[in-house]
Amino acid sequence: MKVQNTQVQMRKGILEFCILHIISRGEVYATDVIGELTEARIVIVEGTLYPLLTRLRKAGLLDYKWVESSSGPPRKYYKLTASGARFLEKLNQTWSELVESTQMVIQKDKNAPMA
Amino acid sequence: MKVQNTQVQMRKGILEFCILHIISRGEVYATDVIGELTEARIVIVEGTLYPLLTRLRKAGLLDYKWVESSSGPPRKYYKLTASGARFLEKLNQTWSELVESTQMVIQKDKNAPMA
DNA sequence: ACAGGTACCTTGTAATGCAAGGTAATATTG
DNA sequence: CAATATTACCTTGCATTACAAGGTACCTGT
Repeated sequence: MKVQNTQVQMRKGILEFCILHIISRGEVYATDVIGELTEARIVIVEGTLYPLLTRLRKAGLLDYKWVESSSGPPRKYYKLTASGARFLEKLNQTWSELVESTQMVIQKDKNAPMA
Repeated sequence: MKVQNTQVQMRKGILEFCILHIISRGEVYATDVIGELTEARIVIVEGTLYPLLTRLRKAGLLDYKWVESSSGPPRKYYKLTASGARFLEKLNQTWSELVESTQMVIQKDKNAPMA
């Protein structure tokens, strides 16, 4: 059993949350997204990102437009739809609760009188 | 697309981490584990827990012994093996890094001069 | 025209939480 | 004692998503 396996499982769901956040801050294209994630030390590959973006678009959470690039092929710029923004709010809460719950479990022995 | 789906995905990997933590604090049987998770507002079902415990045991991270119960059928008490404890240390780090990375992404607009 | 760089895309696989159904041991009740 | 209730453990199939690997397409520079 490999730690990497568990890490991959931990990332599931979290990537969607992070990506929606990045896009909520302004229109970006895929390579921007990968760059921002990498900056935060979340390294993902295109084979993960593109199907994810496609899922979100098909679910109506994202919209996109083509923009010509001055240094290569055209780029697809994504933005959140209104329902995408609402969805992200809910994920904010979901994430906060999960982190809080996990902290409760892993910190329990360090706060003995908590019962 | 449902928030619940994303929540389920977010839980993947994290449950394994939490369960190893609970067991690291002393021998417990399955219903204890469910109780502690529920207390932390992580509600899981047996169909999740038993295959997970089986996987961890098969991977050599857990051992168990049967203990007669005074109020029902016998119980299977689990404990961490030495490699289980080492594995959990690594997961501690993995989780911390993931939380930190996620915070970096979702807090970026709130710390504008961070670039 | 060709090569290189950049951007987007797809498919199959591995892994795990959930849902649903089940077996088995022990205690309690009639 | 037999039947029922409670408790504990187990299994299987499904849905979902990150990864790995391979691919197409557009633009720029030589």
